[in-house]
Amino acid sequence: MISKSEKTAKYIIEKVAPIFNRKGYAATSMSDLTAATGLTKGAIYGNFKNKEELAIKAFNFNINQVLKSISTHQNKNKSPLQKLYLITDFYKNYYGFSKKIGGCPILNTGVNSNNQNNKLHHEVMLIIDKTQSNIAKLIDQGKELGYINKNINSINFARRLYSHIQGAVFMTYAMKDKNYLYVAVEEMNLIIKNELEKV
Amino acid sequence: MISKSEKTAKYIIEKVAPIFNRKGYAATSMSDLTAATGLTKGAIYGNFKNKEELAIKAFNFNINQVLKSISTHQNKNKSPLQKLYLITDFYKNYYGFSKKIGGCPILNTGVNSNNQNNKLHHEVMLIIDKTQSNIAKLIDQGKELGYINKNINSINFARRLYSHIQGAVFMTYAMKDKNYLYVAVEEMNLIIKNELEKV
DNA sequence: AAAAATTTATACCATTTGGTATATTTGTTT
DNA sequence: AAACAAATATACCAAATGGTATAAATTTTT
Repeated sequence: MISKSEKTAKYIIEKVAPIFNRKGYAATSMSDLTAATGLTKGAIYGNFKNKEELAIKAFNFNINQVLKSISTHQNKNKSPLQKLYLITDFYKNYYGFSKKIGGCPILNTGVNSNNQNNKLHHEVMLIIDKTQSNIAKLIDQGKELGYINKNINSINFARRLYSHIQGAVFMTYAMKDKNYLYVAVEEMNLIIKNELEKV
Repeated sequence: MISKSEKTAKYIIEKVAPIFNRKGYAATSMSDLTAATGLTKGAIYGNFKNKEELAIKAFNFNINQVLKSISTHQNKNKSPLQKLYLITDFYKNYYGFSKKIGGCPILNTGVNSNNQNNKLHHEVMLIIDKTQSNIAKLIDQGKELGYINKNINSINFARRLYSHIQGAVFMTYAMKDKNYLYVAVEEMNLIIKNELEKV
């Protein structure tokens, strides 16, 4: 049974998540949050311990939006190798997608929380770690099924892929130019083809 | 003749620059600045119109620190191609170097000022543009001297190089792991060798 | 429907925010 | 050294900050 407060808590997180994402933890004020939700501080503090707890839940909400969307995109194909290509393909539209949620939560929170909010930054590190592991697992599966070269280091390749894409995400936002993402995706696809795929 | 206030203005910028870099514009308070300088608000507002003007000058100070250091590093060789390699080489130690000034000013200000402070964000775009142009010019020089393939698009290559490196800078900071930078530099060196260098 | 428990709004708290007017100190000319 | 100018410190401002005690309203349980 879903209680009233569980519903409002969820509602608050949804409304507040893009603001934390766009402005960052420190620059987001309680009045930003009451304005966005139409609720009072009493309601917010009744559902969350403090601003920090809410920020962390908002970050995880944002991340789940991204992960869910990637996951859906990946379901278009069952082959591990093709799933890899679907990851890079997902990032072709990442600028438009992530703008709707206030930007890339990994990039924004990764930078904003660094040396500022340890709990938030820890969450970022966990998500990056998890994402890289998932990419590495895909590569491992591709190896086992005989599609991918066995002499490639899965986790190292995953880190390279993630780093490359994330650089393009930053550049796309910093320069407001999707082309950085397009180019990086094509480059990554080529690298996957040349380094991973068995001939 | 250098006046007293010019000296204090410079002193303030030096002391304040790493703080703006680390915390970002919004999260940096005037009391942070008085604490860092040992001066009062009267002194600071006597030398700068407001917090924003100071933030912009601090950003440009940080950027100049980076550009000067790259420039010095580049002077180790006169060949345009070797100067390119010296750029990537510079980023091998960029984590240690940039930590001293409060992080990577392009990354930090690029993210923090986005949709938050237009003037600051404009400065970031200018610097990225300028840096990419400089890389492109090096490539053009390399072409003229016969070291670099003429059928390569200089500015596009510069954008790829910058994006790639900046991704590694982000990952290095987000994960507190220099290896992202090492790997990206080696990867970029290989790309320069394979795509740019004439055989 | 009444009672109990939960959730939300109101009104407040001390502290801090960016910024300024003015007094005081410091440096520069004469 | 006196007069003047420039730079800094002090004391203040209204507004906003995150957070809380309590009252009012709303759910939930009996």
